[in-house]
Amino acid sequence: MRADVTNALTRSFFEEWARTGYAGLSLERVARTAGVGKAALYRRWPDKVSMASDLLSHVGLTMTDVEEHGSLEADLQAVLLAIRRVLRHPKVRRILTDLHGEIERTPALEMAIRPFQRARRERINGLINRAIKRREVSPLVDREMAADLIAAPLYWRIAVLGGRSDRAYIKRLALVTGAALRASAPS
Amino acid sequence: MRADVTNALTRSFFEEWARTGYAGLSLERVARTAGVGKAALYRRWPDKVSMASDLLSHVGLTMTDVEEHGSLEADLQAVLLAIRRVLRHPKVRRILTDLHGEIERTPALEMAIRPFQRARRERINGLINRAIKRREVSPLVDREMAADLIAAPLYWRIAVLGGRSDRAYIKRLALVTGAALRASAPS
DNA sequence: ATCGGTTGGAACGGTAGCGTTCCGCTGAGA
DNA sequence: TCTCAGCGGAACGCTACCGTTCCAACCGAT
Repeated sequence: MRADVTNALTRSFFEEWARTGYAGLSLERVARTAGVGKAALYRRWPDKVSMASDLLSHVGLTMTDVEEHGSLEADLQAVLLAIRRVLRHPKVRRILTDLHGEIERTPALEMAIRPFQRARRERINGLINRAIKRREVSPLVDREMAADLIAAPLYWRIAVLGGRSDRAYIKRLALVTGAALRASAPS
Repeated sequence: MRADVTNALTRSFFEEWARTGYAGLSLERVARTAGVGKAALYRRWPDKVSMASDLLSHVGLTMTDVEEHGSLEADLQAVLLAIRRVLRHPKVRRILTDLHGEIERTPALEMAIRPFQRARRERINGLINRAIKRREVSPLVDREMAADLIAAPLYWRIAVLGGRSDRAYIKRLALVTGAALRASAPS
């Protein structure tokens, strides 16, 4: 199999996904916009969900920073900025919101994004652990709720509402979220 | 136009929406599952987006409570419980996540849900105003950020992650969110 | 009893995607 | 230089949906 053909198909797949949504995604069109014959695509993947799962599982897991910044709020700000960096790309944003809706209908996709969810959870877990060591939050803090508190507001704002989030907003959000975590009781 | 036919079409429209997603929604199937001829549907609405907009704009706006509960945290808990009450219905959950993804592609749908967004914002604004009167939060609090902080974590947990949220969780979330709002600096 | 609008149902031509098959060409490795 | 897997392109039969049109049946109001 020629690697350049595979790459072109991969690129077109995500581009079309962002453009039409998963449900409206047509493999015929993916092949066409990739400048590739349908046979070349079907030789690699049997159907849409297999292609999506395979491609998603090969997407970069490059957000494994350690990021010790000295305080809970500084760590939070770093995590929020990292989230914003990802959500800034319009294609990522569209695919992500579409994916969250589609997963209810196509459970196979949920498996494919497990690695991402795990990466995010570990990242936040590390942040919490450092905060506990610094005695900034209770050792009994509810980690699930903490994860929701940290990631959800920014995701909601950027991806769902399509709103802005400048650096000052991120900074204030980090401070406020820090206050929430410091007040967080055990589960 | 017979009202029972319109009702059957409406019911089928939302049922199919929850089942297949907006993109996969076929008016032909809506008419079929409603036990109605296609002509009866097309006599009422010219196309899918018109039908969706019209039906959405007629959906209940029945969540206009005043809900003074004596404290910021009690008010928060009431709002969170109201949100949970809505997100509990699987069909609502599916349609909502699907809608959030679809809006990027079909701006007309955004117009249709404006009333809901406004209702939610006013509800939260009232909550904030009461908290300011009680001197629980700063009068200069960033209301947009407050709205994100209140609604997003629960939406994220229930609708996106598909997680549980028992009454104890809601209560703790209300306490923690309260701490965040009390610490919230002006914009 | 009559009348006029609405109904379910069937059919229309057209578009689009699916997944498969076949063909003649190309280009990289033996 | 030869060979052959992979290539694009085109076509296949099939299914689904679109939006329109027609019809005979129906039914409520006059």
